[in-house]
Amino acid sequence: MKNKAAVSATARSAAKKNDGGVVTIERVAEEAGVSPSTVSRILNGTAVVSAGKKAAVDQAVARLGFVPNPMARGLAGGRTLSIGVVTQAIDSPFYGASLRGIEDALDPAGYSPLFVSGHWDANTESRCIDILLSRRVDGIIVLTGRLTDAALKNVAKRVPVVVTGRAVKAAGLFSLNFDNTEGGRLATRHLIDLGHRKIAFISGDPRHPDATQRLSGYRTALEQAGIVFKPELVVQGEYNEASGVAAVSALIAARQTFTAIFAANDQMAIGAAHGLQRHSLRVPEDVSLVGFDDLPTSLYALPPLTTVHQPAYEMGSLAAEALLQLLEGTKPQQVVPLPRLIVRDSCQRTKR
Amino acid sequence: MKNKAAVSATARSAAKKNDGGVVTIERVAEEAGVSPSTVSRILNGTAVVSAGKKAAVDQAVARLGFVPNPMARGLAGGRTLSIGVVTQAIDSPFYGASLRGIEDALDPAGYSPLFVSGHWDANTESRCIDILLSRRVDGIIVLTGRLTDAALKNVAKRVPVVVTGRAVKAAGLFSLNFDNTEGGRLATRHLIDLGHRKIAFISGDPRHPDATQRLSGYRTALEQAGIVFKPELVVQGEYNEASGVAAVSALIAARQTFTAIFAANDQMAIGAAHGLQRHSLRVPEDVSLVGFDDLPTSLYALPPLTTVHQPAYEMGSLAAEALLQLLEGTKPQQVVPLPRLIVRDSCQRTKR
DNA sequence: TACTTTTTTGAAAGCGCTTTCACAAGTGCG
DNA sequence: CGCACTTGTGAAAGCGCTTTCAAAAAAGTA
Repeated sequence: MKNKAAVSATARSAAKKNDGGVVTIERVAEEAGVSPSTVSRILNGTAVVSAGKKAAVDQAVARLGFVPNPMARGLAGGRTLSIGVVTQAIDSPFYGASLRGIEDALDPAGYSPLFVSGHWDANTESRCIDILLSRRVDGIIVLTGRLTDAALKNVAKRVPVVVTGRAVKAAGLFSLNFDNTEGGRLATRHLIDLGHRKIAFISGDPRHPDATQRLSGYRTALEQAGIVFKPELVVQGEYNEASGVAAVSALIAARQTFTAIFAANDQMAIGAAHGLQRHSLRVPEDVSLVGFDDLPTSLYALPPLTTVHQPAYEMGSLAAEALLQLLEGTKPQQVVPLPRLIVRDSCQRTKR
Repeated sequence: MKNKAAVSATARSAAKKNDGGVVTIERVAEEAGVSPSTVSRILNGTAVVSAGKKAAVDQAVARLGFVPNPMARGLAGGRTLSIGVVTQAIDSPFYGASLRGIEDALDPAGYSPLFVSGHWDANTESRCIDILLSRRVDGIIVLTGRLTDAALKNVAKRVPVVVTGRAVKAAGLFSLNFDNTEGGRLATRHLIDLGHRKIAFISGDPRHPDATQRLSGYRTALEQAGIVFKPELVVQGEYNEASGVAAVSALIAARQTFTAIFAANDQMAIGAAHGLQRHSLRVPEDVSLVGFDDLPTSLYALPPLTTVHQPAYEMGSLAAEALLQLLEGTKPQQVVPLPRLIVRDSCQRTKR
């Protein structure tokens, strides 16, 4: 049991020797005393087959260790049992969890994910989709992405598509949208509740809907508390640590005063913490800090980061489930969990 | 240019309408006035073809926007232009970079990676390999992994394999080994040079060669400095943050005294920093800390973490290149860069 | 110029599977 | 008991490509 792969690989090559070749559906048919068509029908459950033959075939399959060739299957049947996944960066700490969710949800259904990275670029992204299409994936999951809704709808005409971070709907297109606005509001509200009035916001790229939504959540919370929105307190970042550092520097260089920072994602929040320290400002004593995403590592930041939890893993698995349903013709009904604020140690009540 | 995917998808479905079906090699042949065999030969460079026909075919391909069907290709030619990649966790911060390296190196060669996660389990891992094999990947890259060398050699009999974190060599099997021992020595040596004598070590799972190698590097450095190795100062972790926290607690609960900690990876180091803080010990004032891996985020840890740089991205791209060479029959010669110590702010000279 | 050797090209046979089509067997009805 | 129907099953035709194999064209040789 130590090395199943080795065992099966060996078994297979042994088979190769003994019965002169890879086990094909024909060999199985022969072994079971039926026609290849029947074997195919049993394998796919495409038609009713007598119980006797089914048993014989099942046995033959087991005995020969038959594994259908996905290529041949794809060629003949038009299905590949593979799902294309467009992510922005395969090594992103945030999307990583989603990928795992997708993987886990697809696996039991016999589908394999094919990951490609769009690198935050609409052109690259559409090239990725073309690659996926040329590989004849049965469906596509797009994690956020830069493509226009119209472009996605077009893709959805060819294969079912599930996209996260949007609210488009069309035939063969399902979207899973996290309430970023509410998340942004929650985070800002928390800061306000702690007495903060001068709250800086490190935003993400405005081309990203989620970034603008988080910003709008921030503004909403401010408004609800009767605090005037000051554009000078908003600095644009790029969703990475370095831009968080830069944002803090920019804020300080511009001589803005603030007692708290809300960063549109955890990576920028971590960067901000770093930047604050460079300027000898302590978190949370001097500046309170809230992030967004709840990356696994944010729990271990110093201090542990207060943040808005985004269910990355679930987003992935929900997307995969939805796609599976799209594939089998059912209408997906998945809904994304609501944002939750995770309170840790990076915020403090303002002193008076 | 905004959405190439949409454009091409549209183009393709238009093509479908106009010339009654997907563009196949036969359509191209017809258009160019040659036989399908010739088109295939030109596409693959399998044989010499007269310049005139080549030009005609190239034009036809461009005009029709022909994209070969990988399924059919795979079925007929036995190649799938896809490479299986066995990783432990698709969302691991460390392996993520390697995956990107693989992706980047494979892409220009026209190969696509197929990622599967072994979840640090030999059985899962071999199941993954079976899946990859059943999908007829042209080669496999195994990132570290728990399989035995023998198992890998067996797999290598079926398809070329490149594995990282080992030093096995066999026909069709190439390995890329990072010098973990030297890395461990470097880290420990740094601490010793700063005057530390009581250096705790948070190790990884001993079933992992790299974990044991880092430990042995630690011991080597100690020995070279004439410091006796104390097993009580070694605590086993699991390469994640939580185990780093636990390790520190264990150390303190056991009333061990130490002025520095070397953690076998950055994640545990970050955990350790967290654990130390819980016990009101400051890094680096009270305890110096060194990690291993140089995760992108370690630069933004507080304090920025001194660590051993491991070229994750390069490991990935080197592995991919090596596999490509294996595929075309050349003998790979790739060597992994030597470990480098990245000095940041988590260590301090012992006070006297 | 006639003949052999080499190069270019096309026809055709698969790769392993799905799926239509048609036939045989089983079912119900008058 | 003969008819129209359903079933269960096999034969055969692809899916779109690669790759022999052999024929045709080009080149070289005497």
